[in-house]
Amino acid sequence: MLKIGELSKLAGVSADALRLYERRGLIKSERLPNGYRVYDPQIEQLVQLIRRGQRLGFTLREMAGIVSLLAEGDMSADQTADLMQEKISEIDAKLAELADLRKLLTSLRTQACPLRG
Amino acid sequence: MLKIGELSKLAGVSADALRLYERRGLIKSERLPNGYRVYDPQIEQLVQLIRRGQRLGFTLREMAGIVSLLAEGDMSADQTADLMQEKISEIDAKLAELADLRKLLTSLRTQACPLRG
DNA sequence: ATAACCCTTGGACCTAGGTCCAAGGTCAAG
DNA sequence: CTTGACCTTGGACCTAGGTCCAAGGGTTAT
Repeated sequence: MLKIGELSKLAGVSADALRLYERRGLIKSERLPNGYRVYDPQIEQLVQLIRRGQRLGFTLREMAGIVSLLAEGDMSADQTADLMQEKISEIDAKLAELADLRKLLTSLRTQACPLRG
Repeated sequence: MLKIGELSKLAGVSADALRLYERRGLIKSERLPNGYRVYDPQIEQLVQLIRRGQRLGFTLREMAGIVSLLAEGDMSADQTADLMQEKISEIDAKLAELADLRKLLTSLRTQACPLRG
């Protein structure tokens, strides 16, 4: 079990940010008798997932949704699988938009620009 | 030439947001003798581009960088082409991360979850 | 027991990206 | 010449996602 400073260093995220994620319901901690937060080492992966999502334009609220899906044990339950599929579809939409944006920039890289002005 | 309310409706962006984009240097306007802003109809495409970028996790500052590249006439100039390539690389990195995230969610959709807890 | 370093909470403050006035100018219609 | 729909600026305020104290307690070593 890691204390918050240890998790902070491992995950490359400030302790303040970790406490914020907890208040927003993205991660959980247990407490030592003295009140200190402690975390399962696995949680580092979860924190990395949250950061990745943020870099890709998902809000903490959205990532909380994804994370809660991951926290459900029975992925095969129809409802949960449906929600997961919904998140995957959102990602596919982003992938498509990003590909479009890339195409636009690529096509402009070596030619005259239609938005010049 | 469109007044701000017209552009706002066409582009689906509030007039307040358009004025903000102008202050941040993403778009430009000319002024009528009475002080009203007017825009070339082409600017709607630019505004759409900005919104698309934002949805994908680019900040206004980042989009200002991309937009200024688009505004350069000579895309084939080495420096400009280099900068454009840099933006394309950033997009490729996002595409890869997004694909990873999708894969993770897909693999979890119908199986036990390693982050359960 | 004192230093040094970790942890707690609460609250102030920050940037980004907006929204929402208020006070006032412009303009077309009746 | 007033009404209504538009436009201007400035400033207050909002959420998100943090950072940065301050005040205090815990732990360890000396």
